Amino acid sequence: MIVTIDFNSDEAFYIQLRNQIIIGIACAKIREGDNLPSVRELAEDIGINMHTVNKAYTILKQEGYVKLDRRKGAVISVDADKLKAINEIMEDMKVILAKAICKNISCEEIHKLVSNIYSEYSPDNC
Amino acid sequence: MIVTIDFNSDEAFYIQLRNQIIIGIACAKIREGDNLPSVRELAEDIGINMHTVNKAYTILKQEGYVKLDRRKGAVISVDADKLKAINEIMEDMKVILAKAICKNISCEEIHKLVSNIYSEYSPDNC
DNA sequence: ATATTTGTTATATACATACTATAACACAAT
DNA sequence: ATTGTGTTATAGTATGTATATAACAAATAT
Repeated sequence: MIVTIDFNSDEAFYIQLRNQIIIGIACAKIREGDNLPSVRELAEDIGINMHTVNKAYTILKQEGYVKLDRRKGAVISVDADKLKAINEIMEDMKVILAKAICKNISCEEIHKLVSNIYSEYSPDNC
Repeated sequence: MIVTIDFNSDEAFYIQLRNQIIIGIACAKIREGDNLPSVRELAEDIGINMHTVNKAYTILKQEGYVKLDRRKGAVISVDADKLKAINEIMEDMKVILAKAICKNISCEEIHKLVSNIYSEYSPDNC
């Protein structure tokens, strides 16, 4: 599991971290029970401040992807509150799909796109 | 076409505006050639500053949803650069679908969700 | 026992972004 | 001439992001 920061991106560091870790879990590069590097270690590795990593971990905890343990550090533990997740995803999707409709992208095209991304995330492919 | 601001949201006002206008176009509540209220008028209506509305309009122009005309104001004009739009949507989708996979939401469930939102945006339903 | 490593909390600083407030400008319509 | 467009400029405040140091409590390792 390699995490990198794009220092030129307009996306906040802690958001970049959060996203990459979520993608890592989706790809099964990191699995239930695995632990992430400590905030200090990861911060050192990628060259950013400890508090920025801590912010990412805290958000991942709030969103139900990890549990923070004083002994082991941050441990992957996905709470599968599916209903809550679906509602959140629906909200995110609304704006994206409105954009798609404006740009004349059909529902079928989105279906294909979704399927492609799903298979990209298959453990075989990453 | 009614635009409202959630003053308690953590989303920036100009992003809220942008999103609502994109959704308005998707729903055909506002159509190609229609013009949005002037920055001053809309700002007055919803109780925010002129420059914030201007920022939303400028972004909508950059993203290819409106053209700004000194005479008519902001006129809906969607440039359908489909390829560019698809690439952008793919990027947005990657994180959302990673999230979905983590939360055990299947590809089929996402397909249904997408179809539902598409039909919600049908002019009949809004 | 002591030292080390965890997450956690506190304070302070620097910088960028978001929002507001006034003001003025160029251009077109009335 | 006056009014209404978008546009630009400047300034101020508030919030968010990222950094730097420092310290704490709890668990582990030596």
